[in-house]
Amino acid sequence: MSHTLDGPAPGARQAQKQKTRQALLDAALHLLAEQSLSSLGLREVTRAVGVAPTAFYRHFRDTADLGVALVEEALGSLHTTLVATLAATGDGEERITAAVDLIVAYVRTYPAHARFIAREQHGGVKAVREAIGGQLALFAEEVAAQFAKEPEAAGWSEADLLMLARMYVDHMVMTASALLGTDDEEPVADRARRQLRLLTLGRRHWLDETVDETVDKAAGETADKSGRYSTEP
Amino acid sequence: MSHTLDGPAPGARQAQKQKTRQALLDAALHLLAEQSLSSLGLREVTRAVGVAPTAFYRHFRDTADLGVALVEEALGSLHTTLVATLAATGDGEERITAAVDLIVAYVRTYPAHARFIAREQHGGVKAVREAIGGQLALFAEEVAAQFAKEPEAAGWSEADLLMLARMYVDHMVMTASALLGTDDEEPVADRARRQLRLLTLGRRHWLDETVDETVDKAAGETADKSGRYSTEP
DNA sequence: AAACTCGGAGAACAGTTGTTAACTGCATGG
DNA sequence: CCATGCAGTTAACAACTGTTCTCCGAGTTT
Repeated sequence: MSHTLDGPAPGARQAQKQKTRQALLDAALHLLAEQSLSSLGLREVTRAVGVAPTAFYRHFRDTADLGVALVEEALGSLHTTLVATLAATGDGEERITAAVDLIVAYVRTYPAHARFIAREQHGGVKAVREAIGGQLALFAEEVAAQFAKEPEAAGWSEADLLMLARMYVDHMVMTASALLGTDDEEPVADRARRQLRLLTLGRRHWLDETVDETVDKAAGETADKSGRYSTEP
Repeated sequence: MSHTLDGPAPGARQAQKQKTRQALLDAALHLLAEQSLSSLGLREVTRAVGVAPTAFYRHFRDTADLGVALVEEALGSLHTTLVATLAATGDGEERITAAVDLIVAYVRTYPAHARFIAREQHGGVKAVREAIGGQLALFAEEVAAQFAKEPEAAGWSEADLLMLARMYVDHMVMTASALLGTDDEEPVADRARRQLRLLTLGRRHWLDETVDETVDKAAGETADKSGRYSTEP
């Protein structure tokens, strides 16, 4: 902050530009609460901000371009948070509550961002769909990489770890979407935790056949061709 | 066409009406391949069919109303098919392949319907969102009811069965969406089957603590407060 | 201090949108 | 056989859209 302001700090112009750019993003996000990106008009956004329609072009080519920028804004900062949460917890109940708490906090803090991601993940704008898909794939890789470091991952193929990680990531998105659709978030969070427990149980018994311990009692009458669950050729 | 139709069957005009109605639904579905429902214009649909814009009002109030009709068309006939598939298979590998095959066949036969459901499940039109949510909740109830009949469901609470069923239903939608995004469906189907195997494993060990058999070896060093997984108060 | 950059404003364009109104023709039920 | 119902048409409306071109004025550079 210094002497308040003795010079027109180099970049005062650029600061104003990013200020209106951010205003455009905010306004768009707000408007997207009740419609999809493919119906979001350029003029609609500029009108909400209070600038001329043509000013839009100084920042984005079209609304699809703005959508891609929103994807980065919504998910970009989440990578470190998610990895840190996983790294700080082991495979157990502690991790389950931490993961669900993370999603609940995110949805509460940035509901518009969460809604945007859930909505446009399968939305009508290809570029945005691919941007979100890329981010989620990245999340899955990071989660899988974290899983690989843990002792429970012994014997797991890389593909199976990635498959498991994708289930966790997809489950997070579904939980976020479910949270947005209700005002009483407790039952939704509870269900999410139980679902994660189911996934954890599945993970723990994924390699059971190789341990040659019990298991055969679980097969019971439905004993069928459930061989090994590996993926490698 | 030939004799076989000597009388103007009572309802000849009504037949024509439902014919154009179906044409509107088909045209809309085709247009929705590359946009969301909230951006689908009334005139756009009538133009594709070749009727006057005002003819639209004879069948639907607005495009949102048309969307609700599309939900019924897309999912209505699937209930019996799904329940029959589950009833014909036991809890095992056989059911997993049958379920995945069902989704693959559906996506291959009605790709536009599948895309519509995946897209508008979280889309910008509230009425359609709720219609899809209702249908999926119904699916989950039906799946849970089928599960309840099976011996593997012994000891399960109703809420836990519903939770499990929801995971299966959500997984089906996710798989359908993944299939639509690729031209090589084999790896996607394979991943879906492995994910279902994980869920099946989780299901089989959900009540393990009460069986007091092994388990403690799985807990190992990360032995934490993973008590019982019940839901009832 | 002059020259330049560039975010934004303004006006105008050709198209499009949803919705209303009055109309036509035909299958229908009396 | 005639009158009614109703799917679909035609015409017109005010409002809105994305995009182009021209211009302004303040920040930046030389």
